[in-house]
Amino acid sequence: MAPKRATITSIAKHLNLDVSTVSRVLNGLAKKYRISEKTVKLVTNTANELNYTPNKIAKSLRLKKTFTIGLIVPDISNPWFAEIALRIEKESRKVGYNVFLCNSSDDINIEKESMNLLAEWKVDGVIMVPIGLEYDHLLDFYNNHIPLVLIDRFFENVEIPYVSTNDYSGAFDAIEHLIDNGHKNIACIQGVVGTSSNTQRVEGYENALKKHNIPLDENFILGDDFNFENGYAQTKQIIKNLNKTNITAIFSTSNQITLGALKAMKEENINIPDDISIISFDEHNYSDLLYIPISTVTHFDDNLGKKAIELLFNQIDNKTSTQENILLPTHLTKRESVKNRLAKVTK
Amino acid sequence: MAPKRATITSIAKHLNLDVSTVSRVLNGLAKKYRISEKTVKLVTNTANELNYTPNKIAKSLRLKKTFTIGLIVPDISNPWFAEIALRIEKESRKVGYNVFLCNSSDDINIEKESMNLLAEWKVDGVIMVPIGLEYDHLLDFYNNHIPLVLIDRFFENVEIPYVSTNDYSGAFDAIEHLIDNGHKNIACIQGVVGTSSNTQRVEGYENALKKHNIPLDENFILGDDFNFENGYAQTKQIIKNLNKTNITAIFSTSNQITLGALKAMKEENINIPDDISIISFDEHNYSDLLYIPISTVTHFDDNLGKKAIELLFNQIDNKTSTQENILLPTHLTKRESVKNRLAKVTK
DNA sequence: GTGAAAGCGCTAACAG
DNA sequence: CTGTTAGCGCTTTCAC
Repeated sequence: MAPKRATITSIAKHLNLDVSTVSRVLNGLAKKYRISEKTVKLVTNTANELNYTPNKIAKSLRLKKTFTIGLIVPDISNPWFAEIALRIEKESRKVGYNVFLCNSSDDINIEKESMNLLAEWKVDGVIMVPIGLEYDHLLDFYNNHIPLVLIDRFFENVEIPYVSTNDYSGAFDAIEHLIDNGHKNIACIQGVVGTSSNTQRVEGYENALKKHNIPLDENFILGDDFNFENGYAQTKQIIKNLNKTNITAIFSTSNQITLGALKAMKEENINIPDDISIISFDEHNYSDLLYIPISTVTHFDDNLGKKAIELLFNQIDNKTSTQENILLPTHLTKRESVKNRLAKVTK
Repeated sequence: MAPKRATITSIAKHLNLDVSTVSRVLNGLAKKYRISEKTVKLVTNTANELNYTPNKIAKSLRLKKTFTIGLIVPDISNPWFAEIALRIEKESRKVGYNVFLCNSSDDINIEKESMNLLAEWKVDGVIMVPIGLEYDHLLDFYNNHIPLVLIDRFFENVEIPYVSTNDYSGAFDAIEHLIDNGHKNIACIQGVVGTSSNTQRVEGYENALKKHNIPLDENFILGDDFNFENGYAQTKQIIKNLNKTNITAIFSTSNQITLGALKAMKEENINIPDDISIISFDEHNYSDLLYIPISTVTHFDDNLGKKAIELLFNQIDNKTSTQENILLPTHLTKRESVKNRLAKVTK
């Protein structure tokens, strides 16, 4: 906090006016209160001279409104969450809001602590990517009338508004694409079990198999984290058991898993897509620059941030409390990481 | 802001105590003021029952200290800045500070606006990656006693503390590696002209050439942005003029430039490293998974965030005002994107 | 057209 | 051991 900056009071004293007058002028209420041109000029000029900086802390206390929102993400260094943060910050700025950033590090205690902190800061609302395994604390907040919107991960059958992407159909499409290309033994490297993103993606995987009458082998669903290490480890495992399982394709539920998988396959001299095909959730600007251009499920939508802010302000402004959940569409981008096994046969 | 939550006053009334007593108990000053066990229990219990949430806004106003810091970055969706944000958030949390996130979008007006905002919020200090072309507004703040630390980009000969990496020697090493492998016609795709990162990297490039008596061709220094598009466009240009310039290697000053360059070379069927070698600033977990494993200058250091926070708190706590600037070391990671042209000759 | 005064929730100096 | 009081900087109702 900077030392002895000019305040509304110091300006008032300086000019032998009342603080209320100064306040009105500085808030652009001059004509509403019919304050004389002269005073207005005087006030604005000295405010500039004295390098006056309004004190939002004081204002917030008085107004019982802070014009801030809280943003909690599991890991801001994950490009996907950073992308979300960018959108939220920009949209907030547009409506004159500032954002408090909290990184939960995928630790439920930090998530809870962060929510408390944000409550203590009296933020007007919070947008968060929850860790996604527990929601009682979120419900507490929501029911305590702290406007809340979940983004990316959410909870089914829990009354907290969210905006996310249609993970289910994205996964379904990906698997169907694999099946269309003659794959039957498809492994699925999953992320954090219990999160909506994972559940939906795995369900998409399972139902696509079902639709095409391919029996589900539970052992083909591997792993428990969206990170690089999990992708690497599970892929090593898959390669090891290749002659037992006859797996011909991997469905990766995240970009980081894919990177880990690529590393493992490279080390083991597995050829993509000839030995193993791979299709991955998450698109990046390097997706087609990897050693094999990866077919992906793209699910970024410019509306993600906008919609989240929209839902949040609906709550803040006490508008339609009609719970509105939003699921944005996905898109399949086909590249070279999926082999057409049917073509081979026909030829 | 949530409606009518319990306050220190409401608790006091409820218990027929004075607010000061409640305040003391809730701030853990019970024994210092020798408050009876009974009252302590009473207070803490009812605080819990009433779901009391301390109001940091009020506290800040009273204390003239907010326990918040501001963080401004040009683009939070850039993995490098996100990495920085992560470090800053974590370190801040450790010392009980919260962070306001601002994204300047590489727009100097937004940067200025953000600094004003942060000043209005009376943050205790700000850490920022400045856009890097202007610094008068930063100096204003710094001289106005708002603790400030620059990170990544900085200004030489300007008295604002910074922590960054040794871009100069990183570039120098990279170019020397190229030269050692027999390259003489080396293009440099630069980033934003005028930023310290760029200036240092280009100087490293120039001086390495000089040291090895390779004449500098100004036309070999191309571009003006750290982004993908610049990398793509300049590389297209380089390829077009290849038979005039006989360029055999590209020094890319950023990861995004490299990605753009890779895309261009792929499109034009340029073989890396046989036709053109490339060495790049910035290391990522996909650097060796690209279609050609890229030799890079790694410059992330876990200390970056810690040091920045340290410098900031030195200012906040009015400790050693001795301007301390920190330049973290870089490291060269050799992979397969640089061809040894000497070996070819000898064989 | 401008001023007086109360109060947002909290802390801390002073008093007892 | 606990209470009284002033005040952080601001907005806003009411008064003149």
